[in-house]
Amino acid sequence: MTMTQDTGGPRPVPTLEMVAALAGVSRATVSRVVNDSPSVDPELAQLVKKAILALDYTPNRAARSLVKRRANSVTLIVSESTSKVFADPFFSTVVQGIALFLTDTEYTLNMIISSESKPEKTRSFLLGGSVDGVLVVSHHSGDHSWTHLSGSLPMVFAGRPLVGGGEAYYVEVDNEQAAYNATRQLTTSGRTHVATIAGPQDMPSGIDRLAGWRTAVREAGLGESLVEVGEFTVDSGTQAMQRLLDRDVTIDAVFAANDQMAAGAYTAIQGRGLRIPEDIAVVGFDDDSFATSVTPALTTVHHPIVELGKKMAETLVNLIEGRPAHRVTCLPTSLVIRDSV
Amino acid sequence: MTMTQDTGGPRPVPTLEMVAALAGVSRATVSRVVNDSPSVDPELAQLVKKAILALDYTPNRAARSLVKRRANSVTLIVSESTSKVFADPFFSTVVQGIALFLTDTEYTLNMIISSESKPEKTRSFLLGGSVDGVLVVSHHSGDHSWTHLSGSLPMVFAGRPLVGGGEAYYVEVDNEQAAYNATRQLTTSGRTHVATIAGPQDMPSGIDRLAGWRTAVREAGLGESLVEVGEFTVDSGTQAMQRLLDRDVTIDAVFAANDQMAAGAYTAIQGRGLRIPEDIAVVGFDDDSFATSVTPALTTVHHPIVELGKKMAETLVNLIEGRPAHRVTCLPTSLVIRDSV
DNA sequence: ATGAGTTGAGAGAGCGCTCTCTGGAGTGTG
DNA sequence: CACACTCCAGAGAGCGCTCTCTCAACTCAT
Repeated sequence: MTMTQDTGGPRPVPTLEMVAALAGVSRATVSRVVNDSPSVDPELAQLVKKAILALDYTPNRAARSLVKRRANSVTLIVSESTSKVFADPFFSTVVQGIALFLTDTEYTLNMIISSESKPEKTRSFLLGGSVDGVLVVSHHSGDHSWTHLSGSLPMVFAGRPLVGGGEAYYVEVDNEQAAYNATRQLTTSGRTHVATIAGPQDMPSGIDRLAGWRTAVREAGLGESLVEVGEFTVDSGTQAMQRLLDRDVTIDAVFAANDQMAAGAYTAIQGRGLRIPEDIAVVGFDDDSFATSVTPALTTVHHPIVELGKKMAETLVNLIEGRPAHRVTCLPTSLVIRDSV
Repeated sequence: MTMTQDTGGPRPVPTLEMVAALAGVSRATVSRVVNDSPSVDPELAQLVKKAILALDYTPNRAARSLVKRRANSVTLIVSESTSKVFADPFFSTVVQGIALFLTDTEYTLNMIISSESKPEKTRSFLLGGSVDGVLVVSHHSGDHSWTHLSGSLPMVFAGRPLVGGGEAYYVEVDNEQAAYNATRQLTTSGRTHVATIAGPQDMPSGIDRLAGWRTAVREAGLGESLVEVGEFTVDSGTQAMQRLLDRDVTIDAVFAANDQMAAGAYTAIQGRGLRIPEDIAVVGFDDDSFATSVTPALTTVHHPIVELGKKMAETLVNLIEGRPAHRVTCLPTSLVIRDSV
C-alpha cells in the first residue's frame, strides 16, 4: 500500500532561489538555464539541471507571466447562446485540433463561455493580461461581436467573419467550391430534381454552400428554387426536408449543408417510405460522426476540421509571437463517396 | 485603411497604482475596494470605483495569482489516446456543464491534452502552481493514472475511478440501476431474447451497465449469454450487433450501453432487413444527439450530462476553497421512451 | 607586458498585486 | 481629562521570476 496520501499540505514548492542555492549559483544563472540561454558554461548548466531534477522544480507561471507580460495562454470564446454547439461535432473537433496543436507549444488553452448579459466580464477577462490571444469558433453571426477586440488582442476566427472580415485573421475551407463539387456529383449522375437544405443565411458557411449549390444546378440547367433553410441541426434538417417534399414530390436528390441536417433529412425521407439512394440521393457536408452513423452511410464533403483547429492555433501563436502569419488560410476539401448517392 | 497594426504597444495597461493615484488614495485602499473588504469608508470606496471605471482598470491575474498562491483556474485533462472523444457527445456535454458552472465563478477553465509520451510535461504543468484543481473525464481506465496526484492537488473525476476510487472525489449516475430499468422496459414488454452491447469492460460505466442488464434478464428468467462488447463508438456498435445476430437470429431486443453503439446497432439491424421496433426493440443510454438523429428515434436512458459537468466543477471549487464537498455525487436518471421499443 | 575585446556570472531592480503592520483619528469609560 | 479601544487608511515588505547592468576573468593582438 503505497498510499501517496501526504495530506497535500506540507509539500514545499521549490523556487528558483532554492535551486540556485542547491547548485551554488545565482538566481540569474538558474533562470538562464531554465530558458536555455546560450551563454552558460555547460558544466555549470549541468549542475543546475541536476539541482532542478533533485528538487523537482517547476517554474511558477504566474511569476514568469508577471514579468514577461505574457501569459502563454490563449482563450477560446464560446458565446452562451451557442453553448449548445458543444454537442456539435464540428465545434468539438475544432477544439480538438486547437488543443492538439497547443500541446506542443508553451501555450495553454482556456475556454470561457461569454454570457451575453454581462459582456464586460468577458471583456475584462480578455483584457486583464492573462490572455495572449483569442480564438473564436462562431456559429451565429452575433459571435462576431468580438471582432472589435482584434485591435487590442490577436484573434483568429474559424471561418470568414461576417463583419469586420477585412482585417480579421481566419482559417476556412472553400465552402462554395466544395458545395459546388458535391452538387455536381448529383447533377452528373442523372439526378434532375436536386434540392438543397441550406444553412443559416447569417453565417458565411451557410451562404457560401448555398451559392455553390446554385452554381452547380444552374450549370446543369436545373431549377434553383428547391431551397429550404435549416439551422445546422438534425431536427431542422428533418423539417426542411419535410417542406421540400411537401413542395415537390419529384425531388430525387438533395444536398444538405451539413451532415447533421442530412441525418435529419434521412428521417423525413425514410419516414415517407422513400429509399436512399434509390429514390433520393443525399450528399452532406463535414464528414463528421453523423455521416457514418446513419444508414446508408452518407456521401459527404470531407472537411478537415482537426486541421482547421490546428491552423487556427498556429496562426494565433504566430501572431502573438510577432511572426508572419497568413491572414487567410484556406484548407482543401474532398468528396467522400459512400452509399447515399 | 485603419490597419490596427499598432504593434500591440501603445495601449497603456492601467494598474492598481494608477487607480490609486487618480483616486488620491493608497494602493492598499484600492486593493481593498477591488476585493470588497468591508472596512472601507463608503465615500472613499465610491471615489475609487469611479477611478476604476475611468481608467477601465482590470486587476492583473498573474500578479494577484503570484501573491495569493492561487491561480483561480482549473484544468481539464484529456489523454492523447482519448482525444478522439472530442467527437463524443458525452465528453463535449460534460465540458459544457463544467464551463457553464465556472462562468459564474472566479475560475477559469483550461484544457490540456496530455501526451502519454511525456507525462512529466503534464505533471509539471499541473504542479507548476498555475492550476488549483483538476478535472478528469476519462474514457479509458488508463486515464486514471492521474489518481496519484490527488494527494497534491484537488481532483474530481467523471464517474467512479477504477483505481484509487476509495479516496477520489467523483460525480456519476447509478449506471447499474439505470441499465436495469432500461432492460426491464424490454423484458416486461414481452421481449424474450434480450441481448446487450456492453461498453468496454475496463470502464466503470461499461461494467456497471452490463451488470444492470444481467440483473434484469436474470430476474425475467432469460438467458445471460447474449453479450457482445463494444467500444462506445458507432462502428463498434454495428460490429457487435452483427456478431449478436450471427450468434442468434431470434434476438428480439437489445440494450446498448450508449447511444452511439445503439446507432451502430441500427445499421446492422436495418442492414439485415429487420425492422425497429417490430422485429428488434432497441434501448440506448445517454440520451445524446444520436438518440434523436436515428430513425426511429431511440428510447434511451436520460443521462444528466450537463448537470454532471456542473456538479464536477462545483465539487472541485468547493474542494479548492476548503469548503465541505461530497466525495461521491450520484445524479438521477430516467428512461425516455421514444419509438424504438 | 599592456590595452582592447570577449565571455559568462552575479547583483539588484522591478513586474502588479496582497496583506500585515503601524499609526492617526475618533469613541467610550472611569 | 486621561486612558484604553476601536476603526480605517497608508507604508512597505515581499510573492517568484526576468533582465539589464556591472564586473571579474580570460583571450588575443600589438
